[in-house]
Amino acid sequence: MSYFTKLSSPPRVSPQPLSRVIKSDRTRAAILDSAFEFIWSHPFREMTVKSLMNQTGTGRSTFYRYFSDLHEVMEALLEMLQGEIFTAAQPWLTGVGDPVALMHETLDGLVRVCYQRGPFIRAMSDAATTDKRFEDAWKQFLEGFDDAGTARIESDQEQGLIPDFPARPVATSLNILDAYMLIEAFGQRPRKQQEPVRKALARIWVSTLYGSEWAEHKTSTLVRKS
Amino acid sequence: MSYFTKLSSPPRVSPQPLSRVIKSDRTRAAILDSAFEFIWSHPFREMTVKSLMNQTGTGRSTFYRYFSDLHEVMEALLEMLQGEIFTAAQPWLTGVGDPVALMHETLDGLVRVCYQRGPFIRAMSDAATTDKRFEDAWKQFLEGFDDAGTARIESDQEQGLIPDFPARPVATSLNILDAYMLIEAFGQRPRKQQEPVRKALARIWVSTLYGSEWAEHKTSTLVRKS
DNA sequence: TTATTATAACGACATTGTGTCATTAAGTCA
DNA sequence: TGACTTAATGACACAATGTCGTTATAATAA
Repeated sequence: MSYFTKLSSPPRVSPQPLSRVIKSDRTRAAILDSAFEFIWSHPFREMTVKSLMNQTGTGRSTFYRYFSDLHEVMEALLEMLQGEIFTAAQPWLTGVGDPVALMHETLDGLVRVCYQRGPFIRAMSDAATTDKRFEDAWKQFLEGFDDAGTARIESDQEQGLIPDFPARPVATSLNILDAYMLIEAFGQRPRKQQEPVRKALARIWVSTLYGSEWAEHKTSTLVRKS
Repeated sequence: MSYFTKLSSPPRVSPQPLSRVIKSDRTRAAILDSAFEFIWSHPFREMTVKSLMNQTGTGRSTFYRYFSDLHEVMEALLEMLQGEIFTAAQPWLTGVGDPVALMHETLDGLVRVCYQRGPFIRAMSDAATTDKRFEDAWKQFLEGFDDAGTARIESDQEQGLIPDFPARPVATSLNILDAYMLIEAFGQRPRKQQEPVRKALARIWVSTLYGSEWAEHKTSTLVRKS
């Protein structure tokens, strides 16, 4: 409803046209709001320009003044989501201390965010199959996690916390596991329960990286220096 | 080219209309061939009824005598794929003997089939996002593996080979891992190398189910009775 | 407040794809 | 070959996209 409308006029640092361009910002925000709302209760495949503009009061063709197509709207929404998810994943990706505990912290965060934004993330993943440009954007989003995960694994390998194996394919696999399991579980109402999902993911990540002896625990005696 | 044309006239056991319905079978097969070929070199999103019928010689509207829409074609193709993949997965799902060895056998088979059919499987997964009916068919296909995997895990748990945890969410997770990792790696040319993918998947499956101490080996001393 | 001007919104149009239907053509079998 | 069943066709209605020239409405300066 108001998610984007609230932020409709970003702080303008520019010199002259101080509040000259305000109306357009509000319309743009209205379109994003409309898409946000639409996605909450419909699959992405049912989204049309008409369906979005019906909710904004303005005519359909006005849409094209702000976005070149529906996927460009999704791209704008993805940017919003990106920060939220990446933040949730931080503990294990960059944190210091017991890596098993960090792992649980990260998965807790991811499950929480994805539960809350489920249908939204689902829509992103769906939209990625129908447009080359957005497919690339989505892929790049996922690759960000591959890079960060690979770095963390390699760093832990240097410290002897994780056995020596090629880090990237495992990091990629585990990220794909997260992404699509979370989309599957929370992407459509009724959403599944959080607890079994969290536990399954934790078991797989911990067993694979730190050893199955820690799979039942939320902490370990492994410690990360530096 | 000839994948379906060859099989165009299935052995008819029926009494009277022996070769009465032949022409229609050939056209249907031509459409399936056309779709099969199309998918090999184009993303699913570019497939149109026109693009398929151009390759068959017959006019566009004839398509609707055989299929109600593009997704129904995909459904027919999915059935073909289904057997191939399920067969490849059999060793671990139903086999007897060292489960780690069986696991490797199954993953080898899956990687081989998915490498060969990559763009094809990718198209299935893409098509599942754009049509409710086909989405259900695809989901049911995946659920088949969830059921079989869950059964195998529970059975191994009873024998003490796998620790006691809720089997289904882990089975689901690991299947999602396979499906989307294989699609990601082999779904578009140039396809990635098979070896790193195979190894990453094996590491994750084995560590999670049978313990990370077996992750480096192709066999174990665990044995399955019965 | 009003005039000026930038720009947002509109509606009609061309285009592409879908799915239907009455009609025509072709194939199958006696 | 002729009868007649069934496949193929092309025109049509519909839905959605994206463009463009025109109109209406903001914001600003007098």
